[in-house]
Amino acid sequence: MDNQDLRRAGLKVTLPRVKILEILTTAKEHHLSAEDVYRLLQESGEEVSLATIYRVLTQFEQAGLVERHNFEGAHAIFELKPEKHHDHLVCIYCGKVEEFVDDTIERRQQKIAQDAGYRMTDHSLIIYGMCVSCQ
Amino acid sequence: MDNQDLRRAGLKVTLPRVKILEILTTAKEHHLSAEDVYRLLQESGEEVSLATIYRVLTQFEQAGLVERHNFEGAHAIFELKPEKHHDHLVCIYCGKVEEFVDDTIERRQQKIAQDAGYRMTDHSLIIYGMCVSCQ
DNA sequence: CTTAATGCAAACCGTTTGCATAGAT
DNA sequence: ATCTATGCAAACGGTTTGCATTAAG
Repeated sequence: MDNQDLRRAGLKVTLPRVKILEILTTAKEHHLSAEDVYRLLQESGEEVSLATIYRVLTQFEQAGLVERHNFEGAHAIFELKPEKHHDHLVCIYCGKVEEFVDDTIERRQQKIAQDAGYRMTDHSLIIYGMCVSCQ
Repeated sequence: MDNQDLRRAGLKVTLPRVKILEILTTAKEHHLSAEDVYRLLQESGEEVSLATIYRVLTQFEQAGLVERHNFEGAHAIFELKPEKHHDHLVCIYCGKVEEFVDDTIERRQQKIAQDAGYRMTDHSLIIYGMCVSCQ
């Protein structure tokens, strides 16, 4: 995920965009809120305004580079778009996010949408619970 | 779902609470935003402030009478807590919400949480798509 | 009579936007 | 030189809250 991806997406290669992409690529936790990105950038010595972070993340989303999730709570969570789709396990105590894939569920979903006459465009499956370390 | 349920939940039986419960019980569409409830109440000749609607819906949620959903978009959607759990199909064009149940998926979810060492407290599965009439 | 519930208006918080300036090509 | 991206601060929309008033038990 580099500057080429930006150009390919029709986006000028600007410092904020490069830095944000860098954070998304390299941060330990790769499920981040806009604020998280803002804070991480600051910590790495870059000053990018929140407004720009929101704008850039939205552009990245539209360009298909990033996914936006609406987990519980107020703020959105962003992650680099993974090559293979996955769903999420979210710890309601510490907020940790884990990923999983389940083909059976994927297939059932397709079938459910189909049976209901829907053309499925997307889906969101989130399992909430208490993670090992929080129990 | 009546005044007894309110008492049982430890809530005083007030006019706003009774009316809101009534809307939730009788409205054709039973997936409603706070604004929807507000509007429906007005149409039925009752004047209840939005602040109260939010407070009451939150109390109902805590009392286990109501479920709150975070579908796409800004505002929350509320529905009377169904006796049997179900998930949702949401039309991204008209906003229509349909319900479904799939035991296979339910079982897989349990297993996934278990395998990850999570104690599952809840889950949310939303299929987004275009409904029959919007296609 | 006591305590909790309501309405109002202001606060809140995450997110978006208008506008003047800075930066990429 | 042109045109887009950025920062700032103000606006926004859904939701929450403090406080004085009203209603339930």
